[in-house]
Amino acid sequence: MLQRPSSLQDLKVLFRSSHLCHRYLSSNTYFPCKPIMTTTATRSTAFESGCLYSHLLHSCNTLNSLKQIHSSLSTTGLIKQNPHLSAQIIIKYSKFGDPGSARSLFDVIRGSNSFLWNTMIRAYALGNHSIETIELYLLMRKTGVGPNNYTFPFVLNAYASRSSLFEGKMVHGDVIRTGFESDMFVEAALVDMYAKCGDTDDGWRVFDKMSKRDLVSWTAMITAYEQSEKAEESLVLFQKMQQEGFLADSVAMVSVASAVSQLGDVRRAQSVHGYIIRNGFLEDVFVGNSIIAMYAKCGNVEGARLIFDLMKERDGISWNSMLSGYTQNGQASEALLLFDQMQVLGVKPSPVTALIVVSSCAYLGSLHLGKKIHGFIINSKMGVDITLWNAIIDMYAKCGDLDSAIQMFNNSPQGERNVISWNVMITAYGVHGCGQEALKLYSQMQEQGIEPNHITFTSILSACSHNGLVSEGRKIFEDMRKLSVKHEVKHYACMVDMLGRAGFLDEALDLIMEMPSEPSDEVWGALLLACRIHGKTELGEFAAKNLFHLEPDHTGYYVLMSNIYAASSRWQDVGKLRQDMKSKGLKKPAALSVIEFGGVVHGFHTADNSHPQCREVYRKVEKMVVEMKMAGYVPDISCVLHDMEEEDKEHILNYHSEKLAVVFGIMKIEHGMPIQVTKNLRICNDCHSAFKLISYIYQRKIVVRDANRFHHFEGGSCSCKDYW
DNA sequence: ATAGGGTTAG
Repeated sequence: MLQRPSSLQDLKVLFRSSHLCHRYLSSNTYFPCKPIMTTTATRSTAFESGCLYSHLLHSCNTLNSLKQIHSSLSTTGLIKQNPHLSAQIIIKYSKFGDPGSARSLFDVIRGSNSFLWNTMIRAYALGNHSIETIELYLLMRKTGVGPNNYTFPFVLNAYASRSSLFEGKMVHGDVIRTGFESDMFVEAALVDMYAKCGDTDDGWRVFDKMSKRDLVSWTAMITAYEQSEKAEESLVLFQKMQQEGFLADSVAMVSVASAVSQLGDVRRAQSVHGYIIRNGFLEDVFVGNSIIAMYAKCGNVEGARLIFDLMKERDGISWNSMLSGYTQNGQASEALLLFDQMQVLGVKPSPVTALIVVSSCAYLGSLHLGKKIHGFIINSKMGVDITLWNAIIDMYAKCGDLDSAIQMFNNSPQGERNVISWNVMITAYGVHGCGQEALKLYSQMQEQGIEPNHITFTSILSACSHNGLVSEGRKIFEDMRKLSVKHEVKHYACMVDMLGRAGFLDEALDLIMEMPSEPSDEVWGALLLACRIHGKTELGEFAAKNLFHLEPDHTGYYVLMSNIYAASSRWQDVGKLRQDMKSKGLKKPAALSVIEFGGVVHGFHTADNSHPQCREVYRKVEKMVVEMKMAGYVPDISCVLHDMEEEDKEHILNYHSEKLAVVFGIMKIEHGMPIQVTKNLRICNDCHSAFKLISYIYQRKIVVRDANRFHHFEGGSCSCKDYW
């Protein structure tokens, strides 16, 4: 039996130990329920008892014990007397994820005291239950309980999170009517609400009127501009804030770093980095993460990696930011290396991580790695949502494994398949030469009630384009009007590409002239490509003129035009274009073909001497050419767009990067396995006919992913049906 | 007694 403490002081000392609290309560000797309320010493005992419960609540750490304390308190009647205790319970319930119990208690004790209402609203806000927060606020108003400066920030937050501008403005009205419009907390919440609802102008009006601002209100406005992609304004405001004598904190720096990311300005990135170092904010994980993203978006991945390596503490976002930084900068293989390191260190990848890594594999076109990562995803039992699922379909398609893509598409989780899934699959069929299947999918999705969106139309139109389905494409372009999907520039580009490839150059040109907006470089580029295919020098010059005006530094267009000149032996014009490029410092991208073997990526340039086994490969090429010639192969020297002797032309054809890679594959990869090559440019005509023959003579499946599409060579023909 | 501003992927 415990001694009854003789004074309040003793009681408090005793209560410091939660362990004793429990015993004290359960002994039930000195605080029997009823006597408390009836003794003459009621007030002081009630107070003592309140202290006891308060301490108990403080140290309570399970939902069950909380419920016990709650019911014990209910019988004492204390719960109605002491709003402080009730508030503690309400908040605890919410922290344990049981806002329902909090609400039941609240409904029993609520009166006209704003404090309890605020507490309940806070409890909802704690668990991000914005609907309930809003409902309670409306009830509060209906009941006639006055909201105050503590109420509004919660309510505004709730509307902000739902982007409900109209309702948010109503609350703004309530703020003015109740006279809290000059409260700094309320004002900051208003700025933030307007920002999150996309109305920076009204946010600015509130901010501008503030008589006193602190760091939080400045940050709210800086973030508002940053989030609505007004990075310049955001940075100007940051400057002003400093002039007013405020030193930024880590929260402010995150927004500033994001603003710089949007601008992609390396010099400003460095100055932000400097500011952060000087003020020691790098300790903050949030700051580190946003600096990684900032450097990555400014094209300085090395800088990003430096920060990543220096960080004392990393969370999932740090890894994801670094991984996606590599991917954004075309360094997908670095991303995959980092992903390996992540596993070595035992860091658990999230579904977002998986999404980034899967898209890296798609970018690289590495089926080997893609399969490995898919296996990893399955084994890790992480939640695979439809976004990740779609990314995996896309990865298989881009890695040349159309069958796996189809299988994934057909098995997509029940009821979750969305418009993106269909778009991905339609694109996949399109680039793999299955135009009819793409069309079938396009009508199937509509039968199933999925509305095609603007991306669906780029997918299906480019599928028509790749497969020469002109009349179908024209019809679909018309369909868009019926389905009230706007014709965007990219759709025109697809149409011009489709018509142009098929030889309807006049119709393509007419379409360009009819465009409601200015034709983009993609549109003219599609026309230029068509001119290259069909040898239309003059029209090509016209397209090129527009292109050189729109994109003076785009190497690809110079190369295309110079190829057109070369095809008609206008070597002088070729020379002139080369001169132009040289004076602009533009270089023709070197052809590169890669093939995976033994877990290593082998790359070949044209007439490459750098590969350790190049001599062997060259010997094999020459031997194969002899065999192919016996089977009727005639080298297509029109593919050599240099002014040289015919014999040299034939010679150089043998050393095209894709031939070297494919022959390397034939030498190394066991018979029966497909040979998969990825080339950074379009496959050349001669290589294309050579591969058809090789697939027949040597009975090998060859898959080439070029800059535009896939070519599956098998039994003497290609999936593109020679239309590409 | 209770409150306002933050990073990645798409």
